[in-house]
Amino acid sequence: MTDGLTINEAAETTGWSPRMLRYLERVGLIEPSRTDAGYRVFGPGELQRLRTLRELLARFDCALSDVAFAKRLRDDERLREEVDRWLEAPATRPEGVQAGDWLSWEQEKHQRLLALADVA
Amino acid sequence: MTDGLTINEAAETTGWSPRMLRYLERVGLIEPSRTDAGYRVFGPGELQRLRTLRELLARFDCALSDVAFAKRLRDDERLREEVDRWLEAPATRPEGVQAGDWLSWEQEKHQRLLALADVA
DNA sequence: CAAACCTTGACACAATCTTGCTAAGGTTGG
DNA sequence: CCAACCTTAGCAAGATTGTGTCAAGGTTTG
Repeated sequence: MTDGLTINEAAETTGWSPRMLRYLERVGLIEPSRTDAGYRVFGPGELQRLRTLRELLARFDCALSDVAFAKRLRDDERLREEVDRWLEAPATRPEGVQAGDWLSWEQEKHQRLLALADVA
Repeated sequence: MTDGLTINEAAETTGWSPRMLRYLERVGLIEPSRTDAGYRVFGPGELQRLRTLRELLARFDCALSDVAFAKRLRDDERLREEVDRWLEAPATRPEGVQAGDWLSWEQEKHQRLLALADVA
Protein backbone atom coordinates (compact mmCIF):
# COMPACT_ATOMS: atom_id res chain seq x y z
CA MET A 1 0.00 0.00 0.00
CA THR A 2 1.19 3.45 -0.90
CA ASP A 3 1.33 5.55 2.21
CA GLY A 4 -2.10 6.51 3.59
CA LEU A 5 -4.83 4.59 5.32
CA THR A 6 -7.64 2.52 3.87
CA ILE A 7 -11.21 3.58 4.39
CA ASN A 8 -11.75 1.39 7.43
CA GLU A 9 -8.54 2.53 9.05
CA ALA A 10 -9.41 6.13 8.30
CA ALA A 11 -12.84 5.58 9.80
CA GLU A 12 -11.16 4.21 12.90
CA THR A 13 -8.94 7.19 13.50
CA THR A 14 -11.36 9.94 12.48
CA GLY A 15 -14.56 8.80 14.10
CA TRP A 16 -16.52 8.84 10.88
CA SER A 17 -18.06 5.60 9.68
CA PRO A 18 -16.80 4.17 6.39
CA ARG A 19 -20.25 4.84 5.02
CA MET A 20 -19.97 8.49 5.94
CA LEU A 21 -16.51 8.80 4.45
CA ARG A 22 -17.98 7.70 1.14
CA TYR A 23 -20.87 10.09 1.65
CA LEU A 24 -18.55 12.98 2.40
CA GLU A 25 -16.77 12.29 -0.84
CA ARG A 26 -20.03 12.12 -2.74
CA VAL A 27 -21.14 15.53 -1.50
CA GLY A 28 -17.80 16.95 -2.49
CA LEU A 29 -16.29 17.69 0.91
CA ILE A 30 -13.30 15.38 0.58
CA GLU A 31 -11.49 13.86 -2.34
CA PRO A 32 -9.24 11.02 -1.24
CA SER A 33 -6.87 9.72 -3.85
CA ARG A 34 -7.19 6.22 -5.18
CA THR A 35 -4.95 3.25 -5.74
CA ASP A 36 -4.77 1.81 -9.23
CA ALA A 37 -7.44 -0.66 -8.21
CA GLY A 38 -9.75 2.14 -7.09
CA TYR A 39 -9.25 1.80 -3.33
CA ARG A 40 -9.51 5.09 -1.48
CA VAL A 41 -6.32 6.25 0.21
CA PHE A 42 -6.50 8.74 3.05
CA GLY A 43 -3.38 10.76 3.63
CA PRO A 44 -2.59 12.64 6.84
CA GLY A 45 -4.06 15.78 5.37
CA GLU A 46 -7.43 14.24 4.74
CA LEU A 47 -7.40 12.62 8.15
CA GLN A 48 -6.80 15.91 9.83
CA ARG A 49 -9.45 17.59 7.73
CA LEU A 50 -11.91 14.89 8.69
CA ARG A 51 -11.29 15.37 12.39
CA THR A 52 -11.49 19.10 12.06
CA LEU A 53 -14.75 18.79 10.18
CA ARG A 54 -16.36 16.83 12.98
CA GLU A 55 -15.39 19.49 15.45
CA LEU A 56 -16.54 22.27 13.17
CA LEU A 57 -19.99 20.76 12.72
CA ALA A 58 -20.36 20.04 16.40
CA ARG A 59 -19.08 23.36 17.63
CA PHE A 60 -21.28 25.48 15.40
CA ASP A 61 -24.11 23.01 15.14
CA CYS A 62 -24.29 23.12 11.40
CA ALA A 63 -25.01 20.54 8.74
CA LEU A 64 -22.84 18.93 6.12
CA SER A 65 -24.94 20.59 3.47
CA ASP A 66 -24.06 23.91 5.06
CA VAL A 67 -20.34 23.34 4.67
CA ALA A 68 -20.97 21.99 1.21
CA PHE A 69 -22.75 25.21 0.35
CA ALA A 70 -19.94 27.27 1.80
CA LYS A 71 -17.69 25.41 -0.59
CA ARG A 72 -20.02 26.21 -3.45
CA LEU A 73 -19.90 29.84 -2.41
CA ARG A 74 -16.14 29.75 -2.47
CA ASP A 75 -15.90 27.98 -5.83
CA ASP A 76 -18.67 29.77 -7.71
CA GLU A 77 -17.91 33.45 -7.81
CA ARG A 78 -21.17 34.28 -9.54
CA LEU A 79 -23.16 32.57 -6.82
CA ARG A 80 -21.16 34.28 -4.12
CA GLU A 81 -21.81 37.67 -5.64
CA GLU A 82 -25.53 37.15 -5.98
CA VAL A 83 -25.98 35.77 -2.50
CA ASP A 84 -23.88 38.55 -1.04
CA ARG A 85 -25.83 41.13 -2.95
CA TRP A 86 -29.07 39.69 -1.64
CA LEU A 87 -27.88 39.57 1.94
CA GLU A 88 -26.51 43.06 2.01
CA ALA A 89 -29.76 44.51 0.71
CA PRO A 90 -31.46 46.83 3.26
CA ALA A 91 -32.55 43.92 5.40
CA THR A 92 -35.19 46.07 7.05
CA ARG A 93 -37.41 49.11 6.98
CA PRO A 94 -36.99 50.98 3.75
CA GLU A 95 -40.04 52.54 5.37
CA GLY A 96 -38.82 56.01 4.60
CA VAL A 97 -39.96 55.48 1.04
CA GLN A 98 -43.20 57.22 0.14
CA ALA A 99 -45.94 55.73 -1.98
CA GLY A 100 -45.00 58.10 -4.77
CA ASP A 101 -41.35 57.06 -4.68
CA TRP A 102 -42.23 53.50 -5.17
CA LEU A 103 -41.81 53.04 -8.84
CA SER A 104 -38.72 55.19 -9.01
CA TRP A 105 -37.23 53.38 -6.07
CA GLU A 106 -37.70 50.03 -7.74
CA GLN A 107 -36.30 51.31 -10.99
CA GLU A 108 -33.31 52.83 -9.30
CA LYS A 109 -32.63 49.55 -7.57
CA HIS A 110 -32.86 47.85 -10.89
CA GLN A 111 -30.35 50.24 -12.33
CA ARG A 112 -27.95 49.62 -9.51
CA LEU A 113 -28.27 45.88 -9.96
CA LEU A 114 -27.65 46.12 -13.65
CA ALA A 115 -24.63 48.30 -13.08
CA LEU A 116 -23.20 45.80 -10.65
CA ALA A 117 -23.95 42.91 -12.97
CA ASP A 118 -22.12 44.77 -15.71
CA VAL A 119 -18.97 45.11 -13.70
CA ALA A 120 -18.84 41.39 -13.01
CA MET B 1 -52.54 51.17 7.33
CA THR B 2 -49.03 52.59 7.28
CA ASP B 3 -47.59 52.28 3.83
CA GLY B 4 -46.65 48.72 2.89
CA LEU B 5 -48.65 45.68 1.97
CA THR B 6 -50.31 43.08 4.17
CA ILE B 7 -49.11 39.52 4.07
CA ASN B 8 -51.70 38.40 1.55
CA GLU B 9 -51.03 41.33 -0.72
CA ALA B 10 -47.31 40.72 -0.44
CA ALA B 11 -47.88 37.08 -1.28
CA GLU B 12 -49.83 38.16 -4.32
CA THR B 13 -47.08 40.36 -5.75
CA THR B 14 -44.07 38.25 -4.83
CA GLY B 15 -45.25 34.78 -5.72
CA TRP B 16 -44.57 33.40 -2.25
CA SER B 17 -47.49 31.98 -0.32
CA PRO B 18 -48.48 33.69 2.93
CA ARG B 19 -47.40 30.55 4.69
CA MET B 20 -43.96 30.81 3.18
CA LEU B 21 -43.64 34.47 4.01
CA ARG B 22 -44.13 33.57 7.64
CA TYR B 23 -41.67 30.72 7.26
CA LEU B 24 -39.08 32.95 5.66
CA GLU B 25 -39.37 35.24 8.63
CA ARG B 26 -39.03 32.36 11.04
CA VAL B 27 -35.81 31.16 9.45
CA GLY B 28 -34.45 34.67 9.62
CA LEU B 29 -34.33 35.61 5.97
CA ILE B 30 -36.75 38.52 6.19
CA GLU B 31 -37.91 40.75 8.98
CA PRO B 32 -41.03 42.66 8.01
CA SER B 33 -42.05 45.39 10.41
CA ARG B 34 -45.31 45.16 12.32
CA THR B 35 -48.28 47.35 13.00
CA ASP B 36 -49.19 48.04 16.61
CA ALA B 37 -51.60 45.15 16.44
CA GLY B 38 -48.89 42.81 15.24
CA TYR B 39 -49.81 42.67 11.56
CA ARG B 40 -46.85 42.23 9.27
CA VAL B 41 -46.15 45.12 6.92
CA PHE B 42 -44.12 44.56 3.78
CA GLY B 43 -42.38 47.61 2.39
CA PRO B 44 -41.10 47.93 -1.16
CA GLY B 45 -37.66 46.82 -0.03
CA GLU B 46 -38.88 43.55 1.38
CA LEU B 47 -41.02 42.96 -1.68
CA GLN B 48 -38.06 43.38 -3.95
CA ARG B 49 -35.93 41.18 -1.75
CA LEU B 50 -38.58 38.51 -1.86
CA ARG B 51 -38.74 38.53 -5.64
CA THR B 52 -34.99 38.48 -5.89
CA LEU B 53 -34.80 35.58 -3.47
CA ARG B 54 -37.08 33.45 -5.63
CA GLU B 55 -34.91 34.08 -8.62
CA LEU B 56 -31.74 33.42 -6.69
CA LEU B 57 -32.93 30.07 -5.42
CA ALA B 58 -34.22 29.03 -8.82
CA ARG B 59 -31.22 30.19 -10.78
CA PHE B 60 -28.63 28.50 -8.63
CA ASP B 61 -30.83 25.67 -7.50
CA CYS B 62 -30.12 26.13 -3.84
CA ALA B 63 -32.20 25.77 -0.72
CA LEU B 64 -33.49 28.26 1.78
CA SER B 65 -31.25 26.72 4.38
CA ASP B 66 -28.31 27.48 2.11
CA VAL B 67 -29.05 31.17 2.00
CA ALA B 68 -29.79 31.08 5.70
CA PHE B 69 -26.35 29.61 6.27
CA ALA B 70 -24.74 32.22 4.04
CA LYS B 71 -26.35 34.76 6.33
CA ARG B 72 -24.94 32.98 9.34
CA LEU B 73 -21.53 33.07 7.71
CA ARG B 74 -21.88 36.78 7.18
CA ASP B 75 -23.10 37.50 10.69
CA ASP B 76 -20.84 35.18 12.67
CA GLU B 77 -17.24 36.08 12.02
CA ARG B 78 -15.96 33.19 14.08
CA LEU B 79 -17.93 30.71 12.06
CA ARG B 80 -16.80 32.28 8.80
CA GLU B 81 -13.18 32.05 9.84
CA GLU B 82 -13.40 28.42 10.85
CA VAL B 83 -15.29 27.33 7.75
CA ASP B 84 -12.91 29.26 5.55
CA ARG B 85 -9.94 27.76 7.28
CA TRP B 86 -11.37 24.29 6.76
CA LEU B 87 -12.14 24.86 3.12
CA GLU B 88 -8.81 26.32 2.24
CA ALA B 89 -6.92 23.43 3.79
CA PRO B 90 -4.93 21.39 1.26
CA ALA B 91 -8.06 19.86 -0.20
CA THR B 92 -6.04 17.06 -1.77
CA ARG B 93 -2.92 14.98 -1.85
CA PRO B 94 -0.63 15.90 0.98
CA GLU B 95 0.97 12.80 -0.46
CA GLY B 96 4.38 14.39 -0.39
CA VAL B 97 4.52 13.62 3.30
CA GLN B 98 6.70 10.64 4.18
CA ALA B 99 5.82 7.99 6.68
CA GLY B 100 8.51 9.34 8.98
CA ASP B 101 7.13 12.84 8.85
CA TRP B 102 3.74 11.65 9.83
CA LEU B 103 3.76 12.09 13.52
CA SER B 104 5.63 15.35 13.43
CA TRP B 105 3.32 16.65 10.75
CA GLU B 106 0.26 15.90 12.83
CA GLN B 107 1.80 17.40 15.92
CA GLU B 108 2.84 20.52 14.09
CA LYS B 109 -0.68 20.91 12.78
CA HIS B 110 -1.99 20.40 16.24
CA GLN B 111 0.30 23.11 17.52
CA ARG B 112 -0.91 25.50 14.88
CA LEU B 113 -4.53 24.79 15.73
CA LEU B 114 -3.93 25.30 19.40
CA ALA B 115 -2.15 28.54 18.72
CA LEU B 116 -5.06 29.75 16.64
CA ALA B 117 -7.58 28.69 19.24
CA ASP B 118 -5.54 30.58 21.80
CA VAL B 119 -5.69 33.82 19.91
CA ALA B 120 -9.47 33.69 19.80
C1' DC C 1 -6.63 -20.04 -3.04
C1' DA C 2 -9.28 -18.43 0.75
C1' DA C 3 -9.96 -14.89 4.22
C1' DA C 4 -10.25 -10.26 4.70
C1' DC C 5 -10.30 -6.43 2.60
C1' DC C 6 -12.18 -2.93 -1.00
C1' DT C 7 -15.74 -1.18 -4.63
C1' DT C 8 -20.51 0.42 -6.21
C1' DG C 9 -25.44 0.12 -5.77
C1' DA C 10 -29.69 -0.40 -3.52
C1' DC C 11 -33.20 -0.53 0.10
C1' DA C 12 -34.44 1.46 4.46
C1' DC C 13 -35.25 4.60 8.22
C1' DA C 14 -35.19 8.66 11.39
C1' DA C 15 -34.82 13.54 11.37
C1' DT C 16 -35.41 17.76 9.20
C1' DC C 17 -37.05 21.04 5.63
C1' DT C 18 -40.70 22.94 2.88
C1' DT C 19 -45.30 23.59 2.30
C1' DG C 20 -50.38 23.45 2.86
C1' DC C 21 -54.35 23.56 5.62
C1' DT C 22 -57.24 24.18 9.67
C1' DA C 23 -58.54 26.00 14.24
C1' DA C 24 -59.11 29.53 17.84
C1' DG C 25 -58.89 34.04 18.52
C1' DG C 26 -57.69 39.38 17.82
C1' DT C 27 -58.31 43.69 14.42
C1' DT C 28 -60.39 46.61 11.09
C1' DG C 29 -63.47 48.98 8.28
C1' DG C 30 -67.96 49.67 6.21
C1' DC D 1 -71.60 44.43 14.53
C1' DC D 2 -70.12 41.51 11.11
C1' DA D 3 -67.37 40.18 7.14
C1' DA D 4 -62.86 39.99 5.92
C1' DC D 5 -58.77 40.36 7.27
C1' DC D 6 -54.69 39.27 10.53
C1' DT D 7 -52.19 36.39 14.35
C1' DT D 8 -50.15 31.99 16.39
C1' DA D 9 -50.17 27.00 16.87
C1' DG D 10 -50.74 22.56 15.25
C1' DC D 11 -51.15 18.40 12.21
C1' DA D 12 -49.82 16.40 7.78
C1' DA D 13 -47.20 14.99 3.95
C1' DG D 14 -43.67 14.94 0.32
C1' DA D 15 -38.59 15.82 -0.35
C1' DT D 16 -34.01 15.84 1.32
C1' DT D 17 -30.27 14.64 4.64
C1' DG D 18 -27.62 11.63 7.27
C1' DT D 19 -26.83 6.97 8.35
C1' DG D 20 -26.89 1.79 8.51
C1' DT D 21 -26.88 -2.50 6.30
C1' DC D 22 -26.73 -5.87 2.83
C1' DA D 23 -25.53 -7.85 -1.93
C1' DA D 24 -22.57 -8.84 -5.89
C1' DG D 25 -18.26 -8.58 -7.35
C1' DG D 26 -12.99 -7.11 -7.68
C1' DT D 27 -8.17 -7.02 -4.87
C1' DT D 28 -4.61 -8.17 -1.60
C1' DT D 29 -2.23 -11.03 1.12
C1' DG D 30 -1.01 -14.77 4.40
